[in-house]
Order: sequence, then C-alpha cells, then structure tokens
Amino acid sequence: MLDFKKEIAKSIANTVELDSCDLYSFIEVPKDSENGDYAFPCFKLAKELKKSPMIIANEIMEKIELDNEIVEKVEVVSGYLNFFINKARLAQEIVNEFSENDEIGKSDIGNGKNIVIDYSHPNIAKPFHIGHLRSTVIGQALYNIYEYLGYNVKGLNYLGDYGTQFGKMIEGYKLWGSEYDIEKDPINQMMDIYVRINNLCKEDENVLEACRDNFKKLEDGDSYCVELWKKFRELSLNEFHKIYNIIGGRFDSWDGEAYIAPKVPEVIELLNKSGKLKESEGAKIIELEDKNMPPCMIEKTNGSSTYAVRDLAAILYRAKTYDYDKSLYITSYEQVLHFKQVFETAKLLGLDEKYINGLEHVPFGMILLPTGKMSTREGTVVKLEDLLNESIQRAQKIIEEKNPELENKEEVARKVGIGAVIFNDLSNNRIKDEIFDWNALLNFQGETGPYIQYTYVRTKSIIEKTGVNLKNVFVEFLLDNDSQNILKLIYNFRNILIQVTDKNEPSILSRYLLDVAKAYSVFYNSNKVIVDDENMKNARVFLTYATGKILKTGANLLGIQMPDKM
RNA sequence: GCAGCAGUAGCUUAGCUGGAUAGAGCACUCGGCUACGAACCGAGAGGUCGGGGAUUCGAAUUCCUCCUGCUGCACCA
Repeated sequence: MLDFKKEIAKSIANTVELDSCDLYSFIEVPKDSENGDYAFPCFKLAKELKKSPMIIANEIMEKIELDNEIVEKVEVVSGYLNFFINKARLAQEIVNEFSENDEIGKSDIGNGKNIVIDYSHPNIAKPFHIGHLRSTVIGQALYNIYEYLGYNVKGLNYLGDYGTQFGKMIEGYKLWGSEYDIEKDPINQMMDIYVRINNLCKEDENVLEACRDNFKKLEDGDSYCVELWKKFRELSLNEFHKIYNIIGGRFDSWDGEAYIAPKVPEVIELLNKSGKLKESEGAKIIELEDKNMPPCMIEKTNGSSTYAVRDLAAILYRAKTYDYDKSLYITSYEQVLHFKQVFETAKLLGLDEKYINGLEHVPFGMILLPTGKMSTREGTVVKLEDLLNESIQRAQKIIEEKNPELENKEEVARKVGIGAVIFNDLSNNRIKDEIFDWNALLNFQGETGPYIQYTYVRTKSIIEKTGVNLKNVFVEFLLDNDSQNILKLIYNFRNILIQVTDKNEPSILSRYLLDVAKAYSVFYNSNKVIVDDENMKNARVFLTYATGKILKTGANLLGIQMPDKM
C-alpha cells in the first residue's frame, strides 16, 4: 500500500535541506482530525534553521509541491503544517488491498527469522489456575502475530516438572498415598497432598530435609521416585491438554525442566572454565556484584541443581536446537531479577553474541484476589476451568435472553464466554496487575471481547444478505467522515501488528480492534448499508466486508474465535 | 536496607521515540429500536495526569527528589 507519510516526508525534504528519513519520524498523526491526517510540527526545525516555526511553516508551504492525487490540502496552523490526504485515494488503496490479498495485513517482514517463545509453563501436580492464563494467552497471541508477519516461531511449554516441589509430592505420597485415589480426580487430589505436605514442612524441618533428599534421589534416577514422578506428570498433562483445547496454546515442544536437567553438567563445566564459578557457604555461585545484582546460584549445598542453572542449560539447548534470533520468556514480573541474573550469567557460556542479545524477558502483572496473592500452597486459587465454565454459562444466559432462536447455542456460548476471558486478559497493558473480580471479568458490554464479536456478527449478517462484489467499488461513496474513520483504521492494521511485535504487547492489537468496532458501530448507527442506489450499496457493503475481515483476522490472532451469529 | 515496576475521572484504563482542547469503557442522569441485530449509538456530568523541583518554544510522557502501593533480593520455581 502507498505510504502517505513517506510521500509527505519526501515533499517536505524537497523544500528544506534535510533528510527525508529524519522528517519521516517527525511527522505525526493529529489527535483531532480537524487538524488533518498527518501533521508536521515545524518547531523541530526552528533551532537548526534559526527561524521561527511560523516562518518555516510558511516557507515550506510556499515551496512544497504535492501530488493532488495523494494529498489534497495543506494548511498552516500555529507552527504546524497540516496535511489532508486524498480521501478517494485512501479508499482506493484499501479496495485494492482487499481485492488482491485474502490474508489481510500478512507479510514476510519477519524474513524467516527464528523466534522461540517460552510461555504458559504450568507446574505439574498443581492446578492450572487463573494465574497461568496470562502467560498462556499473551504467549499465544505473540506466537500467532509473529508467525503472521513471516517469522519462524516455536512455542515452548517449559513445564515445571522438576525441583524440590516434587520431593515434597513424593514425600506426601509416601506418607498418605493410600488415603487418596489419584487417578480419579488427579489435580484436586494432588493439590490436597501438596497443601498438606507443605504444612508439615513448615512445622517440621526434618520433613523438609526429607523432601529435598527425595528431589536429589529423583535427579539421581532412583526408580521409586522416578516412577512416581512420571505418574504425576502424565496425569497433570492430561488435565492441561483439556485446558489448552479450550483456550488455545500452540506448542512445538513440551520439554520441561526435567528434560533440561541432564544438560546441567555441561553448563557447570563451561562456567568452571570461565573461572567465575565460586564456592560460597557450600553452594556454587556466580558473583554479579559488578552488575549491581545478588549472585546467581548455580548449585545447592547438597549438589542438586537450581532453577537458574536449568534456565542456563535451556539457553544452551535452545541456541543449538532452534538457532534462535529472539528468545522470549513470558512470565510474571516476579521473575525480572531472576532473568536479569540468568541472562548476565549466560554471557559466560561462550555462546555467539546473537544468542545473548536475543534473550528477552517479557514480564506481566499478576492476577490478585481482593484478599491478596493467590497461593497453591494455601489453597486459595481460582481454577481456570471454573472461571471458563462460569463465563460460558453467563454467555448462555444472555443468549437465552437476547436470541433464543439461535442455532448452535452451546458452541456460540463457548466462543463468547471464552472470548470474553481471553480479551479481558489482553486488553490492558500487560505489566499492570489485575484484581480478580467476577463481575468485571464477565461483563459483556463496552470494551470487551463480546463487543468485538457482536460487531463482527453484524457485518456478517449484512454480507449474508448482500454478498460482496470487490470489482465494482466506487470510492466516491466512501468520502464521508464515518467511512473515512474506518478506512484510516484499516489502513493502520499492518502497522499495528508491527507495533505489537516491537513491544511484545498484544494489548495494542486489542485496543485497535475496539477502535475498529467502535468506528463501524458509529457508521452503522447513522448510515444504511443496504440502500437503493446500487453503487452506494456496493461501496458500503465493501466497507462492511473489510471491517469484518479486520475484526476476525485480528481477533483470531489474539486467539479469540468468532461466531457467525450470536 | 538495596533494586525494579506502578500511581491519569467514583472504578477499570488509553495516550507512539516530548507536540495542538488528556481519549475510552463501567457505574450515574437523559435521549434513540414500524432502518441491515439496542451485547449498539448519541448527549450530560465527572481530571491540581501522586506531590515538588529541573530541562524547553512545549512535559501525563525526559531528568532529579519525596510520598504511596506492589514485586524481588541464597539453597521455592
């Protein structure tokens, strides 16, 4: 598509002695469309040219030559040059785009670069609760969007299937296993054991020591421990698959910490070679004092591995296996220091610089209960399955009220209910904490997933009546404000996707989809699409079609399914 | 104590590498379905952008400082 901003930058460059690339970055989009579609603030040149912004603006205004087909008007307003693009041209660009490409906004800008995304990573033997939702949903959205932009993406589910917690589980099972029927209700039974053993550990230091011992035995391949661990893992995975079938989650690898653990000795050897590995209080550490960080612990006093060293081993493994250009870790911000330490220590592994520079932690805020933090150990978690079921039920109720004749009610309720939950989690800046509130979460009005789905359904039902004819779109019927607002947004779609990957921030896309839905709803409310004038109708049907396409493509990229009716 | 992140309307929040009158949604008040779907649209009310300094033509945005909250800081992951 034509880059209007670039054309404007070029025209300005011809009037002043400046590079058009610099000028390009100065051009902005005014908040108020009264001030044009693009604006150039001349203040930026005042110092360099030693003239007042007003004079510069007038001088540029006098000299500038613009293709009327691209920019139809320029105005000087208090030091700004305001550019009004040719409305018909904008519409035509979009018509062409939609008639040439079916997958709108798709590109190969990623150039086949390898991206690995480590996300979701639930812990075995613990319930999949609403705290795991964000990592899963953010990771999945990024996966989809990177892929859409031509990157070669791998989703890694780095399962928490290792560590002292399993020593605890094993100890708990040893003590009370006969009281439980794990196969029957795996997650709840395992959680029960976990809570119980943790309480015992708090009371009795010897039990905690026994748990640590169990983990050491597990690492050393003790058959009893390994068998038990395998059982916990398998039962948990079955549960997780159920959840992923509902909310999505694309994984190319399920290699968890246990898979990585055997590769730890290689890391220790490399760190030894670097000469930086030190003994401290019986444990092995890397000092990071010069980086203003506490030390990175590599090996515990009893010789077992740490989370950090396993992450280092994973880096080594992923560099070799995936040859990544970028490696993203989607976790809560509780782990920022951990990853800073690990990434710093990774420099000692002798890897190519590319692999070090590609490491990036993508932190997000936590979901808190009104009473504070959720804790599996305390048993104060809201299980994701419960939340989803509640949401689906709520959707079902609303369908009964509003559209009782609807076919496939269950399927639609699933899409709407789950869409609401996913969208809610992706609609705000990821770093913000979220206080869990059933009512806020299950609200289906306003800035929500169902609003986007509803708007899509409206476009869909018009298209169903009229069909689309992409060949005969007369853009002169799309010059009004309501239509232009939509077209400008659609024009931005590709740019929005790029912004998402620049910042690893899916909410940019969520917010954008709200804008699109809103713009279309405004149009819809004051304009009839199906009118007698055949040409006007075709043009408006096109606008409707294009809006629907953007909404569906965008929502799908976020991992949200769209119903055709609701 | 040290470090990081956050503080925008009653609540939830947007605001791109500084730009023109700080945008939304929820809730509240009022208005709009004999027009293609009212899960919608419009209007109203609601703001010392945590406080104070600094930088400059110009700051919610950058810097400093203080306040508040959250998180992390060695054998959890």
